[in-house]
Amino acid sequence: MAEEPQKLSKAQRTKQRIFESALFLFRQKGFDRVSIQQITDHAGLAKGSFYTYFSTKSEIIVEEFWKIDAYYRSIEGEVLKMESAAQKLLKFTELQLTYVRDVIGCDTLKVLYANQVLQEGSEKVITDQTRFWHRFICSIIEEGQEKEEFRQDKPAKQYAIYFNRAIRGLFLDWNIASASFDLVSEGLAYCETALLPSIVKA
Amino acid sequence: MAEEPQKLSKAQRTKQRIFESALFLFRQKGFDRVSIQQITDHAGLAKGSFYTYFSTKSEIIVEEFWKIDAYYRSIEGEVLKMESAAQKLLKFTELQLTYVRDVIGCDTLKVLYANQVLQEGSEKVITDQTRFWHRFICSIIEEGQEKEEFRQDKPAKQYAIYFNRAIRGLFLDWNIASASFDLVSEGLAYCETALLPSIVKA
DNA sequence: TCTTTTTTTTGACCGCGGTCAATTTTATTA
DNA sequence: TAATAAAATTGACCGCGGTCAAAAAAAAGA
Repeated sequence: MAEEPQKLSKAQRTKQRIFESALFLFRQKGFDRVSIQQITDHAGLAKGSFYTYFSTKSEIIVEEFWKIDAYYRSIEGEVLKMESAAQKLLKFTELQLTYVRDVIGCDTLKVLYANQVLQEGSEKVITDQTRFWHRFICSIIEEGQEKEEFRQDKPAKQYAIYFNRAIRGLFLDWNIASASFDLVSEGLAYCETALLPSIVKA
Repeated sequence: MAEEPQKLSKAQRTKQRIFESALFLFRQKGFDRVSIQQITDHAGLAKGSFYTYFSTKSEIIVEEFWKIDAYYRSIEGEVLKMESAAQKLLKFTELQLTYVRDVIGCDTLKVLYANQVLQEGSEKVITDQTRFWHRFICSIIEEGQEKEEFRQDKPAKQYAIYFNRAIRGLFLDWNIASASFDLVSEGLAYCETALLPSIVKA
């Protein structure tokens, strides 16, 4: 019982060391300019040990993305303050886009997207429907349907999938353009003009 | 004058040989399982020669994507047969999705998308607004606006960008899901439910 | 406690992508 | 045609990602 967390902790701390060394070096030199050898050197391990904990360099980025739900949880209150469901969706999107632009950044997002497309085994962190932010959007749409503010042609879950998919299109374009347009202002216009009118009742 | 095409042709034919060897081997073994050494071996050249014509393996896939406009030109007539502008957009989308699903395939599309995201220098073949298919969609939307079938809140060009962006979101999801849903039927439902209502006049 | 089993760590090894100075081939000019 | 300039081709070379059998460390069982 008591040794379970202890048993793991030795290995877990090694993993943590690799993880932190990697993030430190990524920030310092950029993802592409950091080799796995450099990560393990910095962590005081042999290169082979990296592969006990991660199957590829980009998995470290993926790992970090699982933690983002914490941010979305922290903004839940601010989003729910808004009047209409449409405004809630817009507010959520604004905060999401701002966070990605200012905290995550384009280079990291590129690595994530490339990983999700290419790595067959990798967990699908950006399309996973069990994540908080997906369920949150789903509940906003549900509420909008109940209030008869939103269309009811399809279940809320379906609209949520479509909405997130279209937002991924935006992130993709931002990646491809190497952040040469402003994610937040462009994204809000896109959302208002091309996404919301399909959900909001005519 | 007469030697211009001749001067290029020697080198051009070498490039062509590399290009065809690559595509042949990709089809035979899959993109990932083909090395540049194997490509140049098959073409009867040294490895270094590959880099005279392509800067990376995935550029061969990009190169092929510039040719797809020919397909879109070939379906122009069939699309324009449709009554309304909305139906034209749907028809175009149906044909596009079918082509990507049946001719291009998911593995190749993955390579293209990863390339477009990661390779800074690479030409942006999937977001280029001068390409025929983009101009085609733009003209359909213009027509819809003129007929007062579509909203006129934004210029047709803007709607075209948004529409294509949302479709890229679909392709991205298809990549991430490794083609585990049907691109055509899922894509048409997405288009009808989540994209068209934002363009069509209320 | 000592022995056995399991987990973690290691670093030599392999083939690959990509570079580049040197060489060969092709084009140009006089 | 011969001399010169430019372009294409070569393959040795480097560091990297990734593998794996062997060694070391930790855990479990007696």
